[in-house]
Amino acid sequence: MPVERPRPIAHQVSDILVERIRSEEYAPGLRLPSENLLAEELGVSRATVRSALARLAAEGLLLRKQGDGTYVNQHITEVPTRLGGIWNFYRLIEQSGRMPLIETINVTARTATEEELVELALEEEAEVVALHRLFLADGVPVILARNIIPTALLNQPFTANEGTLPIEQIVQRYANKQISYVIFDIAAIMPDAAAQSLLNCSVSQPILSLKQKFYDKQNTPLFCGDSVYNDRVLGLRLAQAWN
Amino acid sequence: MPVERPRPIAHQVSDILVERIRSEEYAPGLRLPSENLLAEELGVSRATVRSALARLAAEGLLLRKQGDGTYVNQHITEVPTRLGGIWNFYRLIEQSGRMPLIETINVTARTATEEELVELALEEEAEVVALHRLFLADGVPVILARNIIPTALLNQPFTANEGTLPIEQIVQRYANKQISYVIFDIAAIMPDAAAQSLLNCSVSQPILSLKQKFYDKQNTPLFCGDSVYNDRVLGLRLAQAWN
DNA sequence: CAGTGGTCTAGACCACCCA
DNA sequence: GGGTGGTCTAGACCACTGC
Repeated sequence: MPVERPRPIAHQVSDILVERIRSEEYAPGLRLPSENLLAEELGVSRATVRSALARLAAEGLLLRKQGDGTYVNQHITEVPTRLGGIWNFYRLIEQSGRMPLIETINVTARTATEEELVELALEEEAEVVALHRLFLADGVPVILARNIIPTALLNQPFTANEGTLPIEQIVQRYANKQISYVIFDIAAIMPDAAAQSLLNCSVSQPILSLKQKFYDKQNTPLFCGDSVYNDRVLGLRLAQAWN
Repeated sequence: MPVERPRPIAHQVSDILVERIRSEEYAPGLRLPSENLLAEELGVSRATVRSALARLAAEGLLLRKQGDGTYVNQHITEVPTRLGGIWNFYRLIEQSGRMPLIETINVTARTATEEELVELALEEEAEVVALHRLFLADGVPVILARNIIPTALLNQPFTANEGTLPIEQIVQRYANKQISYVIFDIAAIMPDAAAQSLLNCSVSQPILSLKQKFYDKQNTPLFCGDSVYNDRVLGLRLAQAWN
């Protein structure tokens, strides 16, 4: 059982900077204090400050100009989605400035389909839990998330009440597993009947499909997702630095 | 005029590691030498090696386990798209292991539309160049890219012959500008007539739309793009590390 | 326990930008 | 020229893993 480690200093520095940007102490378009000043003020090394700044610059929140300084990106307020949030729907909605809410549609235990057996590297006749959830932003349905979790992974029964947790917390709590990385496919599809009614979209309106496969540190597939994303309600907008 | 700087050592180390992984000197699923060994072998500091490893781990190419070692991700071969390549279509196709080819459909000079004026922060009646290009992967059309570039940005006339360069090189050469970051929207749409015929897709088949806005270091919009991406031909598949 | 990756420091040199 | 960010080094301490 790993001990609870304190949040790394570099992350704390990121948090502080984000908070200062959010509160407009560092206003859009303006220049931040230099790396040396920040290091001195916060009592950390310049390398640590740089690590924090690099993260925020990669997300497009900051612009760094050699020989000049680090600036708050004034266009970033238009960008709801931080990179790395694409597959974490709760954070995705939260970062867009809206109130996320998760509704459990249903939780079904059944044997895995052929496709799921291959996908999740399971043995024949394996049991899975199908978790259907609806993500709402400010009360408006945005994403219909369908997750398939092998029953063998869970060390305690899973109840519908717990469906409102972010998926990584569910896996943490019920399977004691950490997500290491995700592979996901983005495609354009026509919504099926369930998606149409739950997301309140029309039959002729194309919509985004996000298929995800989550792995742990041991590089074994944990579970997968097949979600439908209504990009009309919450734009899938990303910022990305060149380098 | 900036001098030509040598590629940073950390990037060179990344390149070496990627090459060793590609050549299966570091085979899928196997463990890499430790950071200290790599640092010693390559004659660089551990911090530099770590910087290179971190990049590859963020892309999902490597898996790092504290107290254990760094492993080659065996599932990563399924992932054509490296993060950061979404908006660079040439690299995107290249990284998928296919042969990229750019065909210029047409190059048109005209006055900007109302929408473009706002989008690119231009003055009334401003001239723009509309650059329509088709990206092919192994000869198959994948992406129809439509870029709008303000004429004022270009310091020499633009000819259709040059249309086969990656967009950042066009901007570099004709406007002497560096792209700093990009904001892009991903949406599902039905292809218009041009996209249907050029991408050879059917009227009932939804398709991905990628709208991009490119900024320079001064945080001024350089140009924008409105592209159509046939995800049936080249899957938009990404890998992303958890942290 | 030894070795691994995770974190952090202090210091150095450089290219670049602006005044 | 003076300050900025970009890069790199050497060394330290830690938590974690596997033996």
